Amino acid sequence: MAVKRVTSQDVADYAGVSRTTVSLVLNNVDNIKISPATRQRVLESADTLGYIPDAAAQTLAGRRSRIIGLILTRRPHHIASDVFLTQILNGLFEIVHENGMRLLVDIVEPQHQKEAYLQMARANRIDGILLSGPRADDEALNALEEDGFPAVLIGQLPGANFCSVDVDNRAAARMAVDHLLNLGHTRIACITNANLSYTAAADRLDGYRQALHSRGLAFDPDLVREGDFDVESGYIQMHDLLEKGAQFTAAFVASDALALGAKAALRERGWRIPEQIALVGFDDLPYAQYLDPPLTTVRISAVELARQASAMLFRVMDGDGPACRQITLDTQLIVRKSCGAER
Amino acid sequence: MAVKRVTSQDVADYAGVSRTTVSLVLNNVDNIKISPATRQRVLESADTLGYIPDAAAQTLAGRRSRIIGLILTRRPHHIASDVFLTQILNGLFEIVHENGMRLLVDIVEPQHQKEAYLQMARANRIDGILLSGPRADDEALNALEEDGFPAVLIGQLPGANFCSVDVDNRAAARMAVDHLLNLGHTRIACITNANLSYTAAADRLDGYRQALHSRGLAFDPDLVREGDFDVESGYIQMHDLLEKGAQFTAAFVASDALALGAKAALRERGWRIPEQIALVGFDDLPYAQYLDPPLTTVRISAVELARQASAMLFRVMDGDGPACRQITLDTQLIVRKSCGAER
DNA sequence: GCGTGTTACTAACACGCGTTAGTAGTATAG
DNA sequence: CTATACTACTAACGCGTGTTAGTAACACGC
Repeated sequence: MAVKRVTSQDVADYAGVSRTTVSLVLNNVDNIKISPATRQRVLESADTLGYIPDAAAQTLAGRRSRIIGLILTRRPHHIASDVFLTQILNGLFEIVHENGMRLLVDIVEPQHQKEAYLQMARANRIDGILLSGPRADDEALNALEEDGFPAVLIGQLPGANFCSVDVDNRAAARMAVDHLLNLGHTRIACITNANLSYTAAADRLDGYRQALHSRGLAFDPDLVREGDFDVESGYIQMHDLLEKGAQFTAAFVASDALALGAKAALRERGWRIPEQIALVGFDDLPYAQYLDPPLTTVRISAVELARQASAMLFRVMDGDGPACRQITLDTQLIVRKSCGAER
Repeated sequence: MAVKRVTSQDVADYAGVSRTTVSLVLNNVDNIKISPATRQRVLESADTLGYIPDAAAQTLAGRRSRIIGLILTRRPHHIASDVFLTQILNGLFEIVHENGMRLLVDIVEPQHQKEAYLQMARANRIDGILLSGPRADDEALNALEEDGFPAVLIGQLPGANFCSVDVDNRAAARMAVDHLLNLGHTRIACITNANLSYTAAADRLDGYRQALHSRGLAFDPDLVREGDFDVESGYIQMHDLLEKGAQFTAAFVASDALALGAKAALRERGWRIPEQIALVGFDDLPYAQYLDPPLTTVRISAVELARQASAMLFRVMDGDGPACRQITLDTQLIVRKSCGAER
């Protein structure tokens, strides 16, 4: 059943050297001289014996696990249709693999975050942490900071001086709503992408508000709904807007996923897009351009976001570079048919 | 900076007992008696000192990492819009957390699979492995089996006697195509969900073929295209079908994601769904019902698939239950408007 | 008073590796 | 010919935990 484990001692015996030498050779420790002949012999021995170092032992002795943790702060069912997440994973794997690392993914309910990832950090299970969807009401983050544990936020948390990679959600939302305003719309509904304790959601809503304000338009709470990550919530909230008789000629839905649901609700009631209702989304998910009509949206390169975040994390872990920085990636309004600007 | 680590020795000293006692108390080892007073004292000491066991040391000493690996056999960019994956993750987290485990996610390119997850297994980095998207040309699986390493496939691999959880892709595809045949269609295009070395893709295509055959219809290669996981490939392949002048009145696209892309290609050419072309997808992704028109599709509960797979893996790891079993989950044809059956 | 149990613990080993300090042996300099 | 330096290694410690074998103290029956 369980095959006898091959240890570095076995390799050493087989090659007729000490275990130390085996370790030095296999880890390519420079500044220490090993004769080419010995080196060769060790490598061959390791190969023929099929030696694979024990991860736990390496971690214990070397004080690093070569694993980084990606922590998602959501309710589990919220990720079930989260294409943004898959894009993040895509970008992450690239950089993580380049650095010979592995990825531990975990999700923590907004309630009991403390134990969850703080434990992983303090147990040395991971060398660094990427936190997606930081929330203002998160307490464990402070503990992480006090520990001086390498962490990078995907998203932002004003106040805390964490390393973070993000887009300017506020400005991006303003840009999207400005576009609708420029097209002559004055009554614009808004469905947020999530609960407002998520900073991204709050910022996007604020961008919406600012855009209205800059044109002297009043913020009307009756035109605003709070979404909840998934397609269904987009459908539900748009349905509710229509049900309550809200009057609007355009809608800004702060996530493409929800925009897809909202679109379905509109169509169900017979509204034509963009002729009767103009629609703008957020994220530019891979399927946005294939919707009917193609969705006007704010492009965020989630893949790039992930690349930058992980690259930054590795810099923090190596201890070089400025200890903490905030990176803000560009966004871009992608005009397609759903807003009515393009014919 | 790096806080001084609190070890179990510290707890022992603080409580005035031996390190062994601390270990026995904290791990709730029964069949060994510890006086309530001592137990209490140890627990309090651990609490006040903020003791958190070192994961690597526990793994090394206890010979298990409490981590299971989810391995995806794809090219990284293929997961960028993979909603099926997020559903799997959703289901997985439930069961994995219930069992006090963690999840290491990794993706391996179809080429060099051997090193990738075989290493993780042999390095004892993970206690068990879930393999999504097994391929017929995978060699490392045999090695895993020889090692007797706990593994469960999400999907199937005929020949190998691995534990697996899957749907009957062949029958499900037959059901979908049968539905189109029953509606009177005789020329039905097919776009597979992926390269045919993925068993799921091959099986679904075979189901399509069987359905045609059972009605005495010939299999026409000109009506078939190979997809590649993402929305875009659905668009491209449907575009190609139309470009080449293929004649058909219905299409079976073996993945909702690709169906979304295919739908866009059809609309671009002015084809109306379902009036001129009937469309059936596969997977029943969360957004399928919100498309325009709502997509007729084969429902697979990815969440349930993941639950069953992980539950089975834990059973294998515990060594109880029948060593190896194949579980086949039910599928269901969800009839919506895109096939033209519903008005 | 002796053997047998039971209770409540502990000493000591094992897990497999990284790494530092040190040591023979040989080459080079003065 | 001795002192210094360099090469090519190795012995031994430490990482922090789980676990087995053992021990002192005490109770009990006869």
